[in-house]
Amino acid sequence: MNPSRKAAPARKSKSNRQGRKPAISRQDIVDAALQLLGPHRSVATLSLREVARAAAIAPNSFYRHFQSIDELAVALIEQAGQSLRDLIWKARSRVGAGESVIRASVETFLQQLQSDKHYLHLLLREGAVGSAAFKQAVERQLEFFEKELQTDLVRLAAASNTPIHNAELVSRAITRLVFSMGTSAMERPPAEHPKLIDDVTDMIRTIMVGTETLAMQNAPSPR
Amino acid sequence: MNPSRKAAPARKSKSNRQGRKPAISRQDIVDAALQLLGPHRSVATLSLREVARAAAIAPNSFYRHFQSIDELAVALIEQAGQSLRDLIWKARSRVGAGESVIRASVETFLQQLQSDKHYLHLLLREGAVGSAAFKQAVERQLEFFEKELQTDLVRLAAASNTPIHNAELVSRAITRLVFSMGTSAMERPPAEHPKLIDDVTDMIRTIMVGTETLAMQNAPSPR
DNA sequence: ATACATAATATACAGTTGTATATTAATTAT
DNA sequence: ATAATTAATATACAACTGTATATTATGTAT
Repeated sequence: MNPSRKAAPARKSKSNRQGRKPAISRQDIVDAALQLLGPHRSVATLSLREVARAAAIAPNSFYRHFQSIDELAVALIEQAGQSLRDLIWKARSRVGAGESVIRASVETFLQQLQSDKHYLHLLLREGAVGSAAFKQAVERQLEFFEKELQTDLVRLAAASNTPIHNAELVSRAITRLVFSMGTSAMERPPAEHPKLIDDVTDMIRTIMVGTETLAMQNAPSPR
Repeated sequence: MNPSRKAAPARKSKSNRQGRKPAISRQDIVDAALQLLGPHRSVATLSLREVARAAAIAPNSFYRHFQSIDELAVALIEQAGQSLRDLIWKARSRVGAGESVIRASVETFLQQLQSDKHYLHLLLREGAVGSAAFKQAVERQLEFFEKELQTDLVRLAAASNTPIHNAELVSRAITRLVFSMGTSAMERPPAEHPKLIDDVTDMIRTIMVGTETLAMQNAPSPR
């Protein structure tokens, strides 16, 4: 399963173009909004006029690209989720033999807090405020993470011959945990991040040991 | 350790009162704000004027009781946290012999989603948006939950003679998990809540088994 | 060259917000 | 009764918001 960077479908792909050439793209607006956001600014506080200002367009021009601020917010979340999953995928695929996949993933994930792109802040913070559409978008991204983690867990379990009890729940628990701890980390000085990575890794290991133990109890055939 | 309902310190307790009698109390404003909130309305979207309107006072009168909207938000969070912890404490203390403390706690917690008081929504949703003071207030409430859970876990472990590996991390993990899953539950129809309670209970059990196994590995004296 | 279609802007408006200032009302101390 | 002190309101203002309408610019097809 590769990172699947499918380009977002163009808004209106009239092949027979006619009329004025767009001076600005949907993506340009997304980028402008992204610059406004950050550790101390949440999507919910973005105003249409402000984004338009940042993108150097007239307020009304915004409507040519998005129906509403909400549609922009969804686009932001989707881009953030996509980018982060790509990133983790790359990190995992280059993890060496002796190293821990868990630790590598957690590390690359939380390292993004320092990044100047604010994808992680975006995804962590906005969990549950905003319109229904927006909240669903966030939830959708979370589920993507969960699914990818699940296939990874199953693969790992098969490789190392350690069973797993209820892989779906386990991957969901881990994902939620990482996101929740990441949210806390956001508000703390970077000096505390290493300790936090240790903690999260330890939590995940506890879950892994638990699921393994439970699986062995339920199907104790030593084969 | 009892529920510790300490009354919030009065704003200005001039013993030598003089002047006009307050027509409205801090708490009245908190109550008015609470009515505005709910499953689909977050603290971040409250405006001073709106709250004043709901409390039937002039906008400026608000300042007599709170320095800013932010101070009100913090008060809201604190009241929500306090109430919920009281509630869980009561639920736990009346759990019978054969029943599961874990399950009872999770159940009473998530049942609050149906309550007409919106404490749980408040606490679940607002995790990471808002001012620094506000976010710290939320984090503080989370830590209260963690601490109470930790003492509970330690007590339970001693009683049932099952060891615990790193009780602090375990209680933190469980707390975060419950809150995160609760946030998701908020957006889903009540019909799915039982299944959700099962899931969360299962997750927690996995963690408990994990911590137990780890503890036994580290100190395998069979005494 | 002309018509047409599209993108972007200009102007405008009504609504809301936070807050500064001034005024009135109610209560207590003297 | 009068002064003092506090609570609450009234009025006002500048900033900002989303959006409706009209106009201008810029490209393509004929």
